Amino acid sequence: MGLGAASLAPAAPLSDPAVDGYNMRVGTQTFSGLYKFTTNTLLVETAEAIINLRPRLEAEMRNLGVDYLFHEIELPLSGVLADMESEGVAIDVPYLKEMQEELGGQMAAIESEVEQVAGQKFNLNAPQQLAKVLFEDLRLPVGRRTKTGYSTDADTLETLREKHPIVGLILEHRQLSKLKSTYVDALPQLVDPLSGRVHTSFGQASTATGRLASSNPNLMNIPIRTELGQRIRRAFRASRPGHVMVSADYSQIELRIAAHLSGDPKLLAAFAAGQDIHTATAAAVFKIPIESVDPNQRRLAKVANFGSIYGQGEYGLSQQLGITGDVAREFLAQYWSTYSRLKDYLDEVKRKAREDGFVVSATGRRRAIPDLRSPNFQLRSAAERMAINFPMQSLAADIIKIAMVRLQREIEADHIEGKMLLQVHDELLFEVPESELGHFAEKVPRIMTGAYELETGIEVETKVGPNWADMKKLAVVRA
DNA sequence: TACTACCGCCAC
DNA sequence: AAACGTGGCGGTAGTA
Repeated sequence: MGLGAASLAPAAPLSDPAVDGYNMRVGTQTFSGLYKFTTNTLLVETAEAIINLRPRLEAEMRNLGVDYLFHEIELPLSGVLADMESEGVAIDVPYLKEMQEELGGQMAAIESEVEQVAGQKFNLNAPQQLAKVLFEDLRLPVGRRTKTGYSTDADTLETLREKHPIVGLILEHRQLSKLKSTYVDALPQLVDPLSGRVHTSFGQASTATGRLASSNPNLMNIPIRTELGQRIRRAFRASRPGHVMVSADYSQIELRIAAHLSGDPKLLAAFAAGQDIHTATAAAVFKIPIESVDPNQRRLAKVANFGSIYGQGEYGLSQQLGITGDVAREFLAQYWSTYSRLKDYLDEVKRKAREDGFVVSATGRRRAIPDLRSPNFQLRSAAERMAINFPMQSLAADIIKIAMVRLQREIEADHIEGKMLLQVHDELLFEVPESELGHFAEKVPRIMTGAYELETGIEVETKVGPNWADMKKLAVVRA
């Protein structure tokens, strides 16, 4: 378990602010020292060095326009993260141990079945060995290739499912192997013997967008999608007597930000109507009434909505939806003619970024993106997608950071016992005494929705339950 | 034993 | 020719 100081990587040179890639790293390594100084009183030597440099750092921050970010968001957040790290979260170790046995047995059974079907023994976890069996010995049709050989990723295997019984077994084994090794086996080993809980480390300045990162263990990628995934998530529980888990998440925060920043009238209208945004998008794109939107049309619209935030193109859309390039092109043409202001906005972000060599968010957070002028198409395209995504992802990151700081202040001021445990990009997780449920049900959505003013409004959904998997809806609050 | 590259995949 | 943004991590394979 860390001492609570958010981890910080080496910083860019002070004299070179234009290529400062990590927004809070406007200074040299002393800047990260300044950071640590605020959360960890043990770093006395560093602190003395920092105090001397502080005036220069402050001036530099004002020049870059990151002083608000630093003083009002990151600095106070640092303490919040320290509290969350030291609080930790309880996991049900006996429950996971039982799963370990069960999954181990299932994997062994699949392994012997595969040996039968393949007529040989090999390591299922080795893509290289698997590729040899599938594409050389069994002569299955080769799909995508990787840098070093044949691809055996899930998408590729999915196309081969009907071709040979081994494929389904491999996919099943993959899922078991991934979840067992990464979570079921690993998490119990990371329980702190003193607290009986797992204590993640939050990286406060380790992402390019201002999002947090989580490591040792990463508690931001706990499974949720599949049945088995939910069983793993169920191990995260409210352990203290009379306590429950409360979660609160922003709905569609990045898409709301896209509407807000672009001012796109159709996207704003869809949010204003309070409709399901993907259904509303489908209705607008297909030019049909809301009531006529079928599930497949909604699915297309949903993928396109997410894709627009990432700069996804025709090819990506066609791959993800399993449609032809022509259909994808036609659909995207309709999509962008529907949300033409969003299109204009994203183009303008790209143009400005190319001109400046960096992007700046609404809170003043900056990201250097040097490859926007690269003659290499691949590098340049990737850089453009970073530029497009940055304003939305980073503002979302700051909105929840602001909420966390304000929440923690109010929780302290009111002498409330409940604790903030985790942040997962658009979600906060708390462990609270049942007696305080009312407090949290009121406070959390009020502060989260009030953290920033968006033209779309902000919506927060709260849930409560005995663990992180079995939660029932408390409320949906819009403001 | 420790490090790196690579593949693959979990989350938002 | 490549094609969807931000992360962390487990496993294999090669190497130091």
